[in-house]
Amino acid sequence: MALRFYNTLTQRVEDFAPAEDNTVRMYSCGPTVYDYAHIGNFRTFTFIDILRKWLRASGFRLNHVMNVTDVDDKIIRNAAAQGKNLADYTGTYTKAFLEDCALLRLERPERLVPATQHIDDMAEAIQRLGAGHHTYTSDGSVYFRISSFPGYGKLSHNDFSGNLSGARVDLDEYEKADARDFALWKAPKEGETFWDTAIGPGRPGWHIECSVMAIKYLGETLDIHVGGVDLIFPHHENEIAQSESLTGKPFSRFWLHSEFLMVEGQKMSKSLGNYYTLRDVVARGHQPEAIRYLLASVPYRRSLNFTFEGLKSAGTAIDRLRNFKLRLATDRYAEGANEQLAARTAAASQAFTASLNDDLNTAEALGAVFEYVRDANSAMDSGEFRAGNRADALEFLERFDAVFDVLRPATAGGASDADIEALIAQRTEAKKARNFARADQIREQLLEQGVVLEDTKAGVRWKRK
RNA sequence: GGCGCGGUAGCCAAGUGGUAAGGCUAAGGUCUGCAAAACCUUUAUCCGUGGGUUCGAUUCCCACCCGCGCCUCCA
Repeated sequence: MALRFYNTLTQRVEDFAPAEDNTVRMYSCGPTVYDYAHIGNFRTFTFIDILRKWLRASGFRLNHVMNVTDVDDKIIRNAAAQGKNLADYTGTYTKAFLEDCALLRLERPERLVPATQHIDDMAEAIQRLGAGHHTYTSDGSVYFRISSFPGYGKLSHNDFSGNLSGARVDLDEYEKADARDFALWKAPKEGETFWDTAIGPGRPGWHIECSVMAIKYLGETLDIHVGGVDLIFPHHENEIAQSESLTGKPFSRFWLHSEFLMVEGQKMSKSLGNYYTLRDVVARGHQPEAIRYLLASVPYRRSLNFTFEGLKSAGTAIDRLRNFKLRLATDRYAEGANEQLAARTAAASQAFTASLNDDLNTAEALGAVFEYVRDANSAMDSGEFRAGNRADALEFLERFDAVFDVLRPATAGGASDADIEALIAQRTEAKKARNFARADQIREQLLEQGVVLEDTKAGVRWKRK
C-alpha cells in the first residue's frame, strides 16, 4: 500500500509523494521559547520525528525547516520581568528545548531557524504584500486585510464571507478594519525591543515568520506543513493568506495536524496549569524512552490521555521488546532455517509497513511487532526457531527501531562489563557447588547495581535495568 | 452558534459490511534450585443510546446523549 496521509486542507486521506526530485520539503511550527516545553508540546514534536523517520524509511530525502519563535509578547514580558535581554532569555530556553529533544531522540530538522534572524526578510515581505494591496496601517502597525484574500478559511473550513462583508467598522475608531484581520507588524511600545526596518520600527506579528522562512528555505510550495490542531486557526490559515497572496501559488500541498495530549480529560496547556515538563516526568524516575513510546504509540490524529499509569505500561512494553532483542542475540539455535517462521517474519514486516503507510497508524504497527515477538518467543521456547531465522528477526527489529527508536538504553554507567562478568563467573561456580545462598547473594548484589541476571540454557544472560 | 475530533474489555488502543488486533494490569499454569525471561489459559455474545438500510452492522444512513478541542495566546 502506498504512503498516504490525512490532509486537513482536503479533509481526505491522500497518496503522498514529494512534488520534485524525491526530496520532501517540510515545514513544522517549532517552539516559542519563553519557558520549558511541556510533554503536550512534545507529543507533536514526537509525531514529527516519527513522520521524519518514516519518510526516510520510505526512501525519501528530507529538507525540513523548523522555526524557533524567539520574539513575541510573552517573551518580551518575561524577559523584562527578569531583567534580561531577549537573546539571553530565549537562548536559555532554546538550549533547554534542544536538550529535551535529544533526550526524546528527536532528530534535528535540516534547518532550525530563529525568527529574529529574519526580521528584514519579513519587513520586505510585508512591503510586497502592501504593494499588492493586502495590508493597511493603523497607528504604526501593519495589518493583513483578510477581505483581500478570497481563499480565507479554506484550511479551517470556516466561511468568513458573511462575517467580512457585514462587520465593517470605522477605521478611526477601531485599530482593525475587520475583527479577523491580523497583525503583520506591530508598532513599538514604550520600552520594548524593536527593530528598525524598511517599513519602520517595530516587531513582527506571529504569523509572518513562518511564511517568510518557509518560502525562503523551501520554495513557494511546500510538500508538507505540520503542527498541532490548535494552529489550524488562526495561525496556519493566516500563513496561507500571507504566503499565497505573496506568491500566487498554493503554500503547502499537505497539511498534517496532531491532536492534543490530554490530562484528566482536558488539554494539557500552560494556561490551564495542568502540565508537566519533560524534566518533571524524568525527575519522577521515568525513562525518556518510555515517554517517547507513549507519545508515539497512539496515532497522531487521536487525542492521548496522559497518565503515569500509561507511562509505566509503556516502560513495561519496551522492556518486553528489549528482552526479546537480547534473547535473539544470546540464545543458541539449531542450524538451518524454519521456513514457516521466516514467512511470518516477512508478513509481520509487511504489516508494519502497511500500517505506517496508512497515515502513520502507529498503534497497528506496534500490534504487528508484538504479535511477531510472541510468535518468535514461542518458537524459541519450542526449539523451532533456527539460526537461519535470526538475521530476518534482527532486521525487522531494526526497521521497527529506525522509526520508534526505543530499544537502545539511555546510558550505561555503573559497574563495568568486566566487573559484572567476573561476579557472574563467581556465581556460576557457587551454583555448580550448589551453594545457592552465595549465588543468590551475588545476584542480589548485582541487582542493587542495576544489573539483572537471567539463567538460560545458553548460559547466564544479563542486562542493565 | 460555526468548524473539527472522539465514545470498543479494569486501563490504553487497532479495526472491518460477515461476526472483535496488540500493549498494560489481574488470576491460574508450564519452565526454573529459587528467580528472571518466555510461553499457555482465563477476562467484551459485544463495540455510547434509539431507529433505519441489508441475508447480515461495531463497521453505512438518520436522530439523540456524553466528552474534548478550535473560533483570543497555545503543539
